[in-house]
Amino acid sequence: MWSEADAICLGVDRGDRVVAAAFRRADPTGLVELGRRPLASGEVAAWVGRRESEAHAAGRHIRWVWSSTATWYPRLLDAGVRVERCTDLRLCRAILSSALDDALPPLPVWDAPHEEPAPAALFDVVPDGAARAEEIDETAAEYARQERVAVSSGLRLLLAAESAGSLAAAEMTSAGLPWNRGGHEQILVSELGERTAAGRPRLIEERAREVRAALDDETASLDSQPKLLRALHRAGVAAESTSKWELAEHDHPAIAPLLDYKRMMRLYTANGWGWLDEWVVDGRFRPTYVVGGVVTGRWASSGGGALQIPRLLRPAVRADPGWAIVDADVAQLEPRVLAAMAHDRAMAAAAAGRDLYDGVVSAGVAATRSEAKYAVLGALYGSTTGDAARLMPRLRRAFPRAVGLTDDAALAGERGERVSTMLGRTSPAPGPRWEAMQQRANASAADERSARSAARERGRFTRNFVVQGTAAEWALAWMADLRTRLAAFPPSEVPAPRSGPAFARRPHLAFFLHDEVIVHAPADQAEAAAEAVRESAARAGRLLFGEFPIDFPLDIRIGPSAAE
DNA sequence: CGGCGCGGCGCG
DNA sequence: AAAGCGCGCCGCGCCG
Repeated sequence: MWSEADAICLGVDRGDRVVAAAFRRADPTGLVELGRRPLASGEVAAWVGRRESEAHAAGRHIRWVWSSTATWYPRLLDAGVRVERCTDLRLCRAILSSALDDALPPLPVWDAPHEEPAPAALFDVVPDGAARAEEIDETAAEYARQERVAVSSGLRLLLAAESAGSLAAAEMTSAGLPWNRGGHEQILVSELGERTAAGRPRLIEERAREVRAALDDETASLDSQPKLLRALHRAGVAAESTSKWELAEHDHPAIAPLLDYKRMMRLYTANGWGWLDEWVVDGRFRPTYVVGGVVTGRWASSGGGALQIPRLLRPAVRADPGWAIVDADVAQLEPRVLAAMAHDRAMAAAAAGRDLYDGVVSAGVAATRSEAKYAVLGALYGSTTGDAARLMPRLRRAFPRAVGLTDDAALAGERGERVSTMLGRTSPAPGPRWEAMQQRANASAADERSARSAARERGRFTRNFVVQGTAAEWALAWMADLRTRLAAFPPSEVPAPRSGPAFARRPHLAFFLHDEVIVHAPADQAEAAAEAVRESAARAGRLLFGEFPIDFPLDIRIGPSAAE
């Protein structure tokens, strides 16, 4: 039975025992259940690992179907078991309910996000009702419902990519990003000074004293926005806010040390010694990724600020002895995605080669690279003022299809319509408050202005949604292909001492940030891993855009650390 | 005391 | 100069 299964559902029975159900996908009849088997406590991970290796040896793949990867997979990884494919029913349901609005009945069990790892007990000792994974019957039924409604090839690809992403996310948390505490501390000390016994680091205290002296106000509060603003006003600085952009425009001796103070405080509070103590354990930073956490399909993160690590700290990302960091990011991902999805050959030609913005300059749209960049970003974000807006007519003449696509998405959003990405992830419908505001538009001039402003705001969102969301799909496809390629590498002689057992001997994904991946690789396999990164990027481009001539050039750095 | 909104700023 | 999209986290200050 198990050797014929294409998919195996995992759920629990009434006694919180794990149950596996085997399925086969037969074309005319759909999904056929082949049978079930309860798994004894403590045997789950080993049993899954055995099915996975048998399938692998037979040249087949099993799709593991479960309520949520975040619930089930960490325990398997803890036990050293990696799986190749899965279906994350919660993530897939979120996509399907939005895309096919009445196709799936609302079911609270499946609609609520649930991101807690399963209790360890589920995988060893059966507790008294402590485990809360989903019932096997409910899991199997939901799987069948989703299989029935997900018929378009784009959506099926998206569901597979989203689920593969959920595996990659759990694997990256398990493997961890190699993080050198000493290197991080060195950066902190050189930027902030040594930690003092009583309170903040030396240079922060020093800078605070300079600011207060320049303001001639020994008690000025620098950390409270309203108090600081009043102190600035008393000193003759007529700033309306304390943001660094505005402060930089004022001329006063307190400004320079104040900006430096703010910069240092940011580093100290967000990524200082406290962050190190909390988030770097045993030489690894293990962030929690929230797959599909952004409506566009981008990932979010929770805890540790994984997606906001300052560039300044990149040198602290350091490979284990005998290993290397392969750090790859895509140059101008979003405009390339736009050119391809709009089938804009002129823009694709400008994108050919390394730098898209240089290409836009060559196309005669802008005089300088930075001007070109702001013009293109203006099309993606919906600039209405400044240089970007001024350049828009020329950009539209040069790249009518690309700019037309973003304009159409904006107009659809302004009308209250929904838009969708290349593979079919749909933007949320406007809320009742937005609709009501549009209804009120002719009540008064003020109502009309606010309706118009809300409509424009939504237009900017939908404009960006189609591009940001499709770029997220490209990145998922890139990562999904890459994790499979890396898993096929031969095991290395040199283990990475602190990576989870499933990854300690092969190059593996260690970090992901929208358009960047970091691979931790045995040093002698680093070049081959970098080549895999390139091949996967090319493959992702073909998967989404077929033979349309668009390339996705990568900046790849190989070295002992992720320093620039 | 904890929860929440805000200003501010890090990342893409 | 910052703008126009998407996030998470910090400290502050207010509220219950």
